[in-house]
Amino acid sequence: MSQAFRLFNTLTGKIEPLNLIEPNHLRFYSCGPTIYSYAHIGNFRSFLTADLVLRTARAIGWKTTYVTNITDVGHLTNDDTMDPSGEDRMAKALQSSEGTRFANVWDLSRFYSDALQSDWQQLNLLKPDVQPRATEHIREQIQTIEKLISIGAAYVTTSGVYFSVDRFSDYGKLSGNQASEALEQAVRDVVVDPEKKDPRDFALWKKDDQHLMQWYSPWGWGFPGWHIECSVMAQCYLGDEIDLHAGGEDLIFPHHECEIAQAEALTGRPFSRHWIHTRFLQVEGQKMAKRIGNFFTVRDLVIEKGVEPLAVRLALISGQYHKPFNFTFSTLRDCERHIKRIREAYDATKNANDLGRQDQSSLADALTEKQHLILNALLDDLNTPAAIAHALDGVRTILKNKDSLGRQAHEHMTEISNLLGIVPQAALPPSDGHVSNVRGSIPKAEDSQTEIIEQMIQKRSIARRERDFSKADKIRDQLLEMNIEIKDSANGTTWEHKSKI
RNA sequence: GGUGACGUGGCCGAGUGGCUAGGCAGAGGCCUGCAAAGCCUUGUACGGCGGUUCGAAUCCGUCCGUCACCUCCA
Repeated sequence: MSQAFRLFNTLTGKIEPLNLIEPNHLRFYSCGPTIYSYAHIGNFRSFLTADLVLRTARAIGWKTTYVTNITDVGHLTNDDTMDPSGEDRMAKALQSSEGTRFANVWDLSRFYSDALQSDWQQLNLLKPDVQPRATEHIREQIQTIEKLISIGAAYVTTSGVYFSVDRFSDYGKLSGNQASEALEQAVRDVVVDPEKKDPRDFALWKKDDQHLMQWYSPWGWGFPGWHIECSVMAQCYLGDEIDLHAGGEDLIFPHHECEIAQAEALTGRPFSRHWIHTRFLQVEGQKMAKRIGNFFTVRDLVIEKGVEPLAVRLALISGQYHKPFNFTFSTLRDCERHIKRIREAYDATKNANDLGRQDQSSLADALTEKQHLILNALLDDLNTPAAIAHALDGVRTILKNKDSLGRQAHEHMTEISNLLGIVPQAALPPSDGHVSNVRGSIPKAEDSQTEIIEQMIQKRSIARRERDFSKADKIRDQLLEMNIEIKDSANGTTWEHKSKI
């Protein structure tokens, strides 16, 4: 049975139910990053939208085919003041201070692509069915460009191949940017080509035999334009018509507009039925920028600051994708606490499940109700704040009834885990020489510290027993300085690592 | 200038005609040697101005503000 999954469709400007081409099979493409550096939390907010779509679709029993690309081809930057040479991002990264450690662009691309996979895993994003790379689909791109030329939708100039926007009447249907005069005025062509027939025309292929990444084509050595890779790879793995295409809001124009033009000029049919775009996040109320010091990659938070990766995930999905979102450290701290409670609840229900107990019917009913609310919230344009509220409500219920939990409680945690991906269950696989345990990412070297910590806690316990509280408090302060937080309870003292935020 | 989105309390963020969102922070209490965590109780709101309606945060108009894009940045 299929339920309506409603999403805001950029194409129509309305919230509409996903209307699948093949019943119960979602074919879905999401634009991935250009890997010239570590992906930042803004990138991941966008990837997380795709992740939630996928999880929700699966929860209502849909089969899913999810493709998200890795752009590993350099593309020209548009930063004409900083970069008058029109150098591309990959090449620029190679020449940066961080880039000098790489032998060449290919090496750089491999490194950051591995880092992306690792971050991806840390934030518990589901594995795509296909994660194609632009450089592995050059042949298909060339073939598509040839076809576009043959049907008159593209033309060759001395500098490259351009798509002829004039030949595609629907150009502008996604972004609303239809007026060619307006574009003509605004246009800032990176590589000025006087042979372009229309200022709106965009490059499918750039001729350049000096470029660091170049391939041989019918038009000589060069590299593909940015837009062509996505539509080609989407059609390659998902077919000419797809159900859903996602990306960041900055991609609406020109990237997605151009994808539509390329794909639909070729097939004469709608490329994607639905388009969703994730709004940018701000950090502490400001646009994320390196010079303001509010620019964060996943590893800045997880490795440098020791934040539990799932807390980062929770923070990033705590705002609805379609609304502007302000990422703050206050939110992140809250999320760390939520994740702790979720873990506690999970541990409690796990045992209950192993015992094969049944919940009291009232508890079971309450949790079943919450599960419905969570799913319904997600089906309603990925209303994550509401879904999280219901999930946490269930967690609170579980923690309150810790001693009488059964299977339904365990199922509730499984549901939260499947739908929102915010339940820490097992240690994540190690990455980058760091081991991630249930208390967050801790460098392995600290394993030997554990003993010292335990000893200090022992000493404090003795001091407390002897009612020497000033000594006990001193030890607690020392531990706190080591980012260790302790809790006294009836069963003794427990400790955990605290993040540095 | 053009295109699109958004504007809810101290903060983050749901709610789309009448019915408690939730979280954080604040206040009071329980627990604790003191903390931390947890639990209980609790106040504050819908950008401005018009209009429609018995009734508007919600619909319509208008103004103001914020964000994004305008040729290769999620």
